[in-house]
Amino acid sequence: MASRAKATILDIAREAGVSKSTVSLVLQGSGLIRPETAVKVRKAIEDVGYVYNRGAANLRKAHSNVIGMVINDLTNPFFAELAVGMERVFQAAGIVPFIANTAENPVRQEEVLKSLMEQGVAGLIVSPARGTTPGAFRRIETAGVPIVFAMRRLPDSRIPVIAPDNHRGAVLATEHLIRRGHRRLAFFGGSSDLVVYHERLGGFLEACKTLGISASDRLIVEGETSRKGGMACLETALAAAEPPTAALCFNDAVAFGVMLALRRRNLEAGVDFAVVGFDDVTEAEHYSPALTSVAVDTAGLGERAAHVMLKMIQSRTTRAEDHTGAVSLVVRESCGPDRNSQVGDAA
Amino acid sequence: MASRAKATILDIAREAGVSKSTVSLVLQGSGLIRPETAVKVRKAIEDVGYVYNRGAANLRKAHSNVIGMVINDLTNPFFAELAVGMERVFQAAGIVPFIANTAENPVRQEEVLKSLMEQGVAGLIVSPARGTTPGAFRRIETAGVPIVFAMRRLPDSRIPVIAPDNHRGAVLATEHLIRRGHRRLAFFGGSSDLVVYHERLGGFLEACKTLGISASDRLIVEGETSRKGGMACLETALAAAEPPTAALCFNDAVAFGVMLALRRRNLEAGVDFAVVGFDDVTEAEHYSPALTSVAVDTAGLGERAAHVMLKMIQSRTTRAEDHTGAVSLVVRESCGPDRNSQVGDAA
DNA sequence: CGCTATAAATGGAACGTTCCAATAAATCAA
DNA sequence: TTGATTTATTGGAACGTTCCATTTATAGCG
Repeated sequence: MASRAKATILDIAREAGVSKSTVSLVLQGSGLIRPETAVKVRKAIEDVGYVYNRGAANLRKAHSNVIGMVINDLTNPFFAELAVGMERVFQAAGIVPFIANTAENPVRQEEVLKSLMEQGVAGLIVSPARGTTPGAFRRIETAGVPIVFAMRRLPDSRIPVIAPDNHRGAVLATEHLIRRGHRRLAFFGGSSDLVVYHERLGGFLEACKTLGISASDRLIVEGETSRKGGMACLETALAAAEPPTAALCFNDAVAFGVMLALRRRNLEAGVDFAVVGFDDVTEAEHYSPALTSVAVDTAGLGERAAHVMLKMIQSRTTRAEDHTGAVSLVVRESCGPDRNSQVGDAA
Repeated sequence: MASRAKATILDIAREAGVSKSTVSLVLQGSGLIRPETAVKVRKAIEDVGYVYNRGAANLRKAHSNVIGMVINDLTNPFFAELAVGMERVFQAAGIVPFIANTAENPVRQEEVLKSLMEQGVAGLIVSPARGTTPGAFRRIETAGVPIVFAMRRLPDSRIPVIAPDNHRGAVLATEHLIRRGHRRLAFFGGSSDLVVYHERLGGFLEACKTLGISASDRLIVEGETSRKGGMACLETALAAAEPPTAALCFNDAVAFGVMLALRRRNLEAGVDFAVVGFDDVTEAEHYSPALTSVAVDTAGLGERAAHVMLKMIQSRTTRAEDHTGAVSLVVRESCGPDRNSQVGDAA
């Protein structure tokens, strides 16, 4: 149907008997064109199977409409939800974001960012990979392309961050465990090369201090932020001289791992050991036992990040305010009933 | 540091005291350039903070190196795994694929495809949204851009498909249930607007027929392919006059929903009701009880799809052979022990 | 030396758009 | 009618790259 060489606006112009400028105007929906002419042109466009060449257009316009989303781990449903939240906003604005995965690999991230920049993105929303070097975004900053960090931040950067209130979430969760009567607590998973880790751990420590849990009664086990990592954490903890009876996990994936390891030892989460997760992914509710977790409104943060980005592009600035999202503790089954009252109930 | 207007190849040429052509050659790693000259140019590139303009280049080259991956549901870990498999291959080939999500919405899919085409993609790997109209890809086909379908196919298209052997997987799973002693079987979830549905249901029906399960002993409940859909399916089934004792689910998400609904009724999967899933996502293994499921090697199919795409681009063809991936049944806990022998064991 | 062969570097046209300035056509005022 | 105003349309230059055809420099050979 269509000829081998791809059609351009010149072909359309010839077909419709107008000039290329007219075609261009029609393409942009300009009101300067007489309606009948526009119809004629649109018909020609249809006939020749024309596809718009955005690359050529950007050469002149200097302002593209593509936005890149750089995600550190697409297989983690948490980040997938984040991406979906952003997409909702961008869709409404009529722009299609391109998602790229870095698989938590800084080198891959570098490639991905380079490629996106070469493609001429108007802005970048990034959840940086673990181990990202401080200067990784300098090039992009000096190029004047707006960036927003989502969920994660870099040690000392000026790039705006949209993230949940990790500190407060950890405080909430830890207080809950202590009120349930636990006196020997652990913090499982994560590693100190992540700023988020310090925020969450900081909340844990603060709550411990406030509610009188001594340093000797706290156990901190670093580990991979995955199910596997969670399993390892539990093993380490149970091998301790005086093992903890409850743990706040760095995220839900770690918590799921902990619960799995408990089951393998014929222990039950919520009965023999209390576990609280972080992020409240959709699975948390559907797990058995259902996981108590800190809800961070992932999709909402994604939407917020997208809005901030849109505003930055519109106002041609590279600066914006940080946004800290509210968190809440969703209590389910995985930390069991109140231990204080349970003492009397026990056989 | 960098000037406001973005640097071009001409700026570099001036900076390095060579011609733009030389810079272009260096950028492409041509061996025609004297090493010292190349070094000089590369330094200039670094100094001015140059970013390559791929759009301008494609204007001449007519062959871009971007590949689009269009995924119907990113929040389903199954598709995320697929995407990751593809990425592995593309990364090795030094190209960055852009992922776009259609959220199972044909209209959105249309937008996404249009945008990708305008961006000048070299090829498209698509897992089409449910309800995609037959002609949705005609434009792209006539434009000569290679397409590969992954996991899903369209009713009567000539586009190559990389998908698991759905029919065989369903046969395997159904036979397993029947051999365990189940005589009243159900097929849960999915809907007939999906070709995959017919393939899987077809395998189920064939195994039933072969092993002597009469039509009156089979129950087919269509439903959303999600946890929620699975829950609804179970409720419908248990309300029947003679409810089934086992179900093959359209996919793992449905199976998880069924297990959740069982738990809410204080029934236990594998004891009171047998459930088998499809896809074998990573969670299947970690569920409680662990889910028996048909493994389809998701990431492997992703890699295969990527390879096929690479070959199509390289050989400038728009045709390729279909590929049907091997499947296997992974038996875990969710369909319980053998019912035939269990009869004697029962209290 | 001159001549050819090879290596290295270069100028210019082309790619498909946008947008400004200019033109052409239609309408209006007097 | 004429000139001014508005409405539609158009040609041409520019965007940043590639690549062909040339030019210039370097070396090889008798």
